Amino acid sequence: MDNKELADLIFPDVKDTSYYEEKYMERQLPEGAIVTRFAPSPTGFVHIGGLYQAEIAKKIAKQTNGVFFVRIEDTDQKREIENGAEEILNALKDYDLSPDETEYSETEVIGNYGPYKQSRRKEIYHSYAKYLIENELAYPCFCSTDELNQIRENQEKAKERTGYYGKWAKCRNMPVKMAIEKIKNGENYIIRFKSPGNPDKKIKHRDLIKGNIDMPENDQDIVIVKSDGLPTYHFAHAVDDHLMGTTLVMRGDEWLPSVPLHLQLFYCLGFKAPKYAHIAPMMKQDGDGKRKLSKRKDPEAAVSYYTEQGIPRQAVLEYLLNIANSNFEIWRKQNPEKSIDEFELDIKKMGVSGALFDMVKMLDVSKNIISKYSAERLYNEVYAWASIYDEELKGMLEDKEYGLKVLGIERENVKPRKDIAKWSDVKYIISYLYDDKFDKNGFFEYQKISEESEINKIVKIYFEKYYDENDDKESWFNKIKDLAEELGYSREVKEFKANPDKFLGHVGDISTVIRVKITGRCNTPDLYEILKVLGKERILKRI
RNA sequence: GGCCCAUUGGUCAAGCGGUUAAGACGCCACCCUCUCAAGGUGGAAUCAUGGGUUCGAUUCCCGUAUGGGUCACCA
Repeated sequence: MDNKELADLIFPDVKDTSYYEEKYMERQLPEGAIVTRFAPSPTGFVHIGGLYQAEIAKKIAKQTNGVFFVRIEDTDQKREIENGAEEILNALKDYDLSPDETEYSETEVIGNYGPYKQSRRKEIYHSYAKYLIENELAYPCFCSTDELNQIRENQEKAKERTGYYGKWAKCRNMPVKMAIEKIKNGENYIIRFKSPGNPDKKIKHRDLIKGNIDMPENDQDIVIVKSDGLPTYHFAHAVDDHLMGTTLVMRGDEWLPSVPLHLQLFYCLGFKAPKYAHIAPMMKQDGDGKRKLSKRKDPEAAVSYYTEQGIPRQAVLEYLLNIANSNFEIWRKQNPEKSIDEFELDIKKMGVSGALFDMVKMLDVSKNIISKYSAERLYNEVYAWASIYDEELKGMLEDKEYGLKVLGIERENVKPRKDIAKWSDVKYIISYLYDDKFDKNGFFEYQKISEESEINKIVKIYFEKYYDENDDKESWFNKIKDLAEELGYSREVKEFKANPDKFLGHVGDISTVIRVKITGRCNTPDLYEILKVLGKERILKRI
């Protein structure tokens, strides 16, 4: 009964674990349903890797008719940032990854397994910690930081494994009476797990992504309740994922080494352990080596970066999905119109080591997605983005009718234009279609034809004799050919190539002159469409 | 250092004992074309390394090298 006395002394007012076991009943879910979660810390930064994990976790839950919930892991008050949780939840919402269960505030809780914020579950952890103490599976530890450092130093000197375990664990076998006395004397302490493990034995872990792994049993008496009364990650993980009915824990693979500990915790607590899938992180090339995408060094590590750049959410999600299952792009090619929700993600096909993040590839994905947008949709997206990030562009787009024409060039047809990869590309791409942005005296590269007199002649004759704003595309182009012929250029490029000496140049050269004169650029989309968008009056002002 | 994990072209990767070693991005060439973005065709480019096992290894086993992760009252 000594342990009981100790437990009561430490946690006098907590409910029995049976209370929680009854309160949080096992979930009634269809056969094969998987319960997943995303469990971020509210540090005020939403990492692209977090979005990746959330996307996968939600997808797995959805495709098995399971549940996806978000739990805020705010047990480290030092790192917590105000509104951190809110930012994460907002980002998930933006990306259409809202959980089935979570809490937006103390009063706004969705789901029956809350609170979904660890700082509000303190008494639950205490209940289970008390249970462990009663059963001699946990104990108070009075070691100070200095003592702990001293232990480590001694271990290093003796070339032994570091940590609090076995013979090094000073408080592990302290007589209960002494512990009670110390507590009554007001000495500081934390609660440690009393590990029953033997590192000479191996445990077998079957990870859904990493496969079969053998690891030594854990024998570290890790702390489970910190001096502020809050649990450590390990303990909270076991208690929460048990009570919340998590079936599959998907998390970063930096957690892989603590699987033996976690399994042991589940076992000692009398819980059924979940399955695990440890996800490889997104990497970045750094000199000769690679490293995880870093919050500090890499702007593209932040989800906000994609919003700022104006990379469509769908593109980010598809690129990420492609990293998860590289057969996604084959599926996409076969099902160009389907929603990504219809793609069946296979956890087993996920890469076991981290992939280098490839921005070029993501922009390619994005380019293809944007090319399928209607002018209306494109307009709305770009306008919404510009409203926040680019005032000048917003101003340009205020005239929606015109904006739709501009953005509609070579769009909504069988072979739509693929020149926009992100909204921040748009301004440059369309600027010459706005009179106040069009730079008449800018540097023009007329390419082959460079004599001013020839240029002026071409432009003059074209607009005086040939240009008719009512022409359809075919007659429009025929007239350009007529002009070419009249001035001694070939009607077809091939003709010129066959007999370069017979001509001054070819139609392409002629249309380039007109193009540069009107747009200030030698590369643009279809000239005919551009002339249509500009209209006769404005065109004539430009020559 | 201990313990784990990984290693197929520049990048993401398919492969799961016998293949001309898929596909995508990027790159190059050509074609198409009024320029560009595209699109089409083709091309260069990969199994880290040494031993086994086997009739046969990219594939299985062991060693080596390299890379990554982890060893907190952070998650």
